Amino acid sequence: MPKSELKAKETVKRSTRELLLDVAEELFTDHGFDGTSVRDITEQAGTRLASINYHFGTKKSLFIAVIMRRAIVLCEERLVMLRDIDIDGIEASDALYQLIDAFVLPLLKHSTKGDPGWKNYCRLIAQTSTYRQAYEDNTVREVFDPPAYEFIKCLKKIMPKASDQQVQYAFQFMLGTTLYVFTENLRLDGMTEGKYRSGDMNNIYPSLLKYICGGILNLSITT
Amino acid sequence: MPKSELKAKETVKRSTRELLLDVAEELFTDHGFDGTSVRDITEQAGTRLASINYHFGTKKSLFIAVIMRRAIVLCEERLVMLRDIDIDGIEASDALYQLIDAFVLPLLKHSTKGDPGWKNYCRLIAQTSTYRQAYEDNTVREVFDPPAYEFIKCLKKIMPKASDQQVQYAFQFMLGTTLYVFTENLRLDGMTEGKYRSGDMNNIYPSLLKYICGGILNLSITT
DNA sequence: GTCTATAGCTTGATAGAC
DNA sequence: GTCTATCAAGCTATAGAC
Repeated sequence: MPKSELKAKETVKRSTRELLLDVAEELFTDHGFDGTSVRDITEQAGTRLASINYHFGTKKSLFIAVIMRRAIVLCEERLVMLRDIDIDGIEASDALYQLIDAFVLPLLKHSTKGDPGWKNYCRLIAQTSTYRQAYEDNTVREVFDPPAYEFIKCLKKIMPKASDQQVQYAFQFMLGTTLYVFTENLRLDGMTEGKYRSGDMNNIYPSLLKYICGGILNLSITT
Repeated sequence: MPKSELKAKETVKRSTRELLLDVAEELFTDHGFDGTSVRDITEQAGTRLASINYHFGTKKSLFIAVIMRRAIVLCEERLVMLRDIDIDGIEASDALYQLIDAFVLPLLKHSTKGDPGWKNYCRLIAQTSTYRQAYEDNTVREVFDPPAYEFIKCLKKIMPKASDQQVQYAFQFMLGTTLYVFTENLRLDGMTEGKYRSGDMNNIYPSLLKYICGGILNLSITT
């Protein structure tokens, strides 16, 4: 077999490890961790039952691997955008808007780029965030918390008069609104009989940003 | 055995059915539907394995029963508060504030009144909302949707200039922010090392309302 | 790195006595 | 309405050949 053919085959065929991650990502998203068996995963992936234990050890480790794979990418993109904000050079409300954009836009970009893997991933971390179990894992915290601290630090600079508590709450509210939207839970679809869709991210996005922005601004006003 | 003694015993001992609902509510909240076995439930309830199938038929039916039991109460309380708003007699921003209060306060009241059952229930419906499966059940939709339509109708009266889409989005954002907060997912606790707590609802509540109010107001402003 | 085979256990649900 | 006993199927994980 000539070299070129070998290379072509490599490009086409994903490694078993990556394949398992993709399939697990999809099934965990649609049926949850406990609602997905390793058999479901290996059958859909066309591999044997033992492949998961060989590549990941346990089912739990596979789940963590799924979460971690794209987390590093996502967090890095958020930080790059956050650092690009010229806090001192612009108005506070503009800076706030850009901060929220730095937090949410990376999610939007991946969710709408056509890669079903990323779409599933966004829904997965959004769902997972509502369960206490997931956040109890230290590996996951070590990836998601440091960027979060950067956002909070930046929020404090933008709203110097706001109390520590208000800033902490503001971050959690931003997080909550964002993650709920990215679950794409079909509630909007059901209630409007398909007139509007929870999966229509590009259309929802501008409204989402205005909502979060207005919410945080109102939070820092003492009345 | 005299009548009075019988009555006393009835008051103390919950029916097996109610007991199973309470235990299931707690375990479904902490471990999810698929993470909870009927054995887990019956063992903690001190009943036999067959009791669940006798009283509810299937595990799935038990889950629906758990969701429905308090849903009717919650929805009715929301509607009572909503109807009490004097839309035409007050300013739009005040009316909006009262509308949000009508949506969230019933949750807060039950969540903080000391009944662990209600506390679990609030967390459960918040978690469940991020899964597509749950909303697919018609029984659940028939309870939660009609009150939601009432809120949307009222939102439109308060914000007559806002488009239908903006109002629909506004409702979803309110829903998302609220439900995320009521998951009490411990993220705030972890990030602030216990300085602030996601379970401290009474303290979070005023900020939550200001945030949602500011968000929706900003949404209806065209810039 | 992939395969078969299987251990050891848990699952939801039911049949039938009381 | 509650009990025991049990079924049939599913589960995660591993051992060992190739």
